[in-house]
Amino acid sequence: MTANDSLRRRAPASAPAKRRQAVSLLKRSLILDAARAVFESEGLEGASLRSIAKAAGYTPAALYFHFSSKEAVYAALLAESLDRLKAATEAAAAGHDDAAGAFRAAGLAFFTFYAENPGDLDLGFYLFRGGMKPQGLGRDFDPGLNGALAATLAPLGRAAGQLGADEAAGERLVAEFFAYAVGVLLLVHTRRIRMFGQDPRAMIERHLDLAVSGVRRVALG
Amino acid sequence: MTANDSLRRRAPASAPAKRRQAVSLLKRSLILDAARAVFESEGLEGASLRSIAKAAGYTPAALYFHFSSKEAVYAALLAESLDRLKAATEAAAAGHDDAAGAFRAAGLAFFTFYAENPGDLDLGFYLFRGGMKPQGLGRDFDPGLNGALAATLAPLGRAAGQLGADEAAGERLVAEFFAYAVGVLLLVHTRRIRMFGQDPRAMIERHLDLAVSGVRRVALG
DNA sequence: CCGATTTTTCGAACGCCGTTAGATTATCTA
DNA sequence: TAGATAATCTAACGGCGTTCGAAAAATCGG
Repeated sequence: MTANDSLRRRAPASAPAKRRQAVSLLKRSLILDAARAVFESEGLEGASLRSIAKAAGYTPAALYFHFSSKEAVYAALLAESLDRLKAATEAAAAGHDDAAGAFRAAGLAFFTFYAENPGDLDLGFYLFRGGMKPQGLGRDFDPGLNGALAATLAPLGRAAGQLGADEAAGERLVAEFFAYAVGVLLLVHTRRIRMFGQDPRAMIERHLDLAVSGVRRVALG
Repeated sequence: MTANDSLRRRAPASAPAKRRQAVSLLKRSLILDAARAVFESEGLEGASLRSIAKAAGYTPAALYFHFSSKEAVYAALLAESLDRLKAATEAAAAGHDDAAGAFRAAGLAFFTFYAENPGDLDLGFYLFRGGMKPQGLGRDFDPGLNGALAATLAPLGRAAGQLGADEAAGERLVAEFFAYAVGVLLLVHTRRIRMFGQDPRAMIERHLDLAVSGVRRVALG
């Protein structure tokens, strides 16, 4: 049981108790900051729980008071990353009052977020694909993270609906975009994109344009 | 220096020397068989060089006579996997004399190969994305493996050309397909596809159909 | 067939890793 | 201030990939 588990289930929370909780959450977030710093300098693969602990000024074992595992540290970072991504896609869609523009903008924002923040992409791939061992997130993921991921794509689904797509078609459009974006990003991420001499952003934009015009063709007859 | 390195650079190769080389290659492939068996029973993530060695009847250190690293073992398996995949896409394309049919068949064969052989997909993702540490394949891949990967897609490029696409358009079509297939396969692989309620094979077929009709539209006017 | 040489394997260790158990210190409560 | 609880530490476990140097097995020249 980690610190915040126990804090969460403490009932009335007197004023000093609240203060204690705040301190604990602060320490938790300082550990996450240290982890981010280690990721930045060593890369996600080169990071270890021990290196994160050292960067945070802790002994390795101390991290287990705040997180139940190394994976939980990563999951917390991913959750925060997905929140930022959701904000980006929401903001992009909000900047357009035409559905087609909103769809394209949200999709492009999704791609751009990861193109410009390879660290977040690392994190996403790491947990998203089951890179981690036993009963980890990999094999059945965290429902909350799954939901957070879906939320980042919600603006696309909404825009598809406004474009005239029914629910099934909207889901299909979102799935197609997501799969394609993941593929392109993986190619970029692994430097394999140069095998094909393509501009990844142009690939994404083309996909979005085709998706929009495809919906229009169906919706308008 | 591994065994086959040294054998390769031995000059005239007398008859007994050839025999020695053959024996060495056999041992090498027995180790690879053991690795495959371990992957099958433990999964690629659960496998360790030590477990592979044990399965092959070796001490861990002995593997370093035949392979320069664990990664080299994986790379050898991936090379063989890519050869089989290439055979699959080539055969699929060869079964059609119309370019559209060949393009679709090769693409579908690519997808089907990995859908039906998740172990090969594991391997591909593992080395393809830089899952491995230091100066490994991950960060700059093996040129041979890169070429072998490209070769698996060659039938698609050829068919695109026969469809009337110029070279740039052909490369773009191949890149688009590959990115999309990778994305869909990753979704399947990580069981994330059910988030979207889509049939992955249908997604691929739809993409291939749209790609073909897109080329046709351009080529025919 | 034997001794020398080379190829192949092993035993032991190194320095990492994530994680756990139990003792220990800091912090708050009463 | 005494006791409880929260937070951290020390030490260890078993595992990992890898390396080193010695042993064993196979091969070769005489």
